[in-house]
Amino acid sequence: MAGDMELAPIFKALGDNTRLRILELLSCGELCACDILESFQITQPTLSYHMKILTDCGLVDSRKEGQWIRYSNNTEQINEIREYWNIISSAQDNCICKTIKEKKNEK
Amino acid sequence: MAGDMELAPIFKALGDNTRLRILELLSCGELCACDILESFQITQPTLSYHMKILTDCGLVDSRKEGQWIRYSNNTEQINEIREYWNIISSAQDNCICKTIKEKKNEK
DNA sequence: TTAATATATAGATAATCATCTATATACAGT
DNA sequence: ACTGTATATAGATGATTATCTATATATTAA
Repeated sequence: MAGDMELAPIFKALGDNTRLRILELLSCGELCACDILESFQITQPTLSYHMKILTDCGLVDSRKEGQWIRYSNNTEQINEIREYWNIISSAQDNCICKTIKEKKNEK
Repeated sequence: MAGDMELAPIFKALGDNTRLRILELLSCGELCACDILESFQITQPTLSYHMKILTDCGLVDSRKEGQWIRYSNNTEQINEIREYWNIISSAQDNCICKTIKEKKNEK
């Protein structure tokens, strides 16, 4: 279910050009950190820092294979964001803001 | 055209829970700042700061009407993001990472 | 077991961020 | 012209961020 997904940390992770480009690179498929690093002018620890942010928020998966870490986009998470964005861009009777207004009245 | 849209600042703007909730509130339609303010526990200047971030990146439009500023979501911008996300979540032959790789080869 | 490679962690730092209080500006009604 | 309401701006501040260098850990190959 998408309901318990924390969206702000996900968007925050994408609010940086380097990380946004990493997401784009990974949209073609799995890559190891060393491959990703080649696309940027940053040091290896800086990339490691960015990868941690991307994996911590659930956007990117990682698996260890020998000495490499293979990174890939978490398609399930990405699809949930797509659904969220569909809702935001077509708000009608089921408008997301109604949930918020109800929450407010509960107080 | 969507090509010249700066995505990172947009996602950065949404990487904050307050601003994300403002986007959701506005997905139902236009609101003035004073209405939005009621939904939060922040001061008026803080809301003004957040609204500036949302309008500066193009996500939210504003228009003055008397003493009020009416805010609304920029549906064009939001649709462009939705299209971007559709590309990210269904990367195939037209994978966005190929553009990046071509750019890299140009250097 | 030593060397090379891939990645992570620690610690430092300058820049940016989210928030506040105080004040300014703009408009509306009396 | 004065008062109240809506919003913005200025300045301060503690927290967070993106980056670096130096170092540690893990794996592979010789």
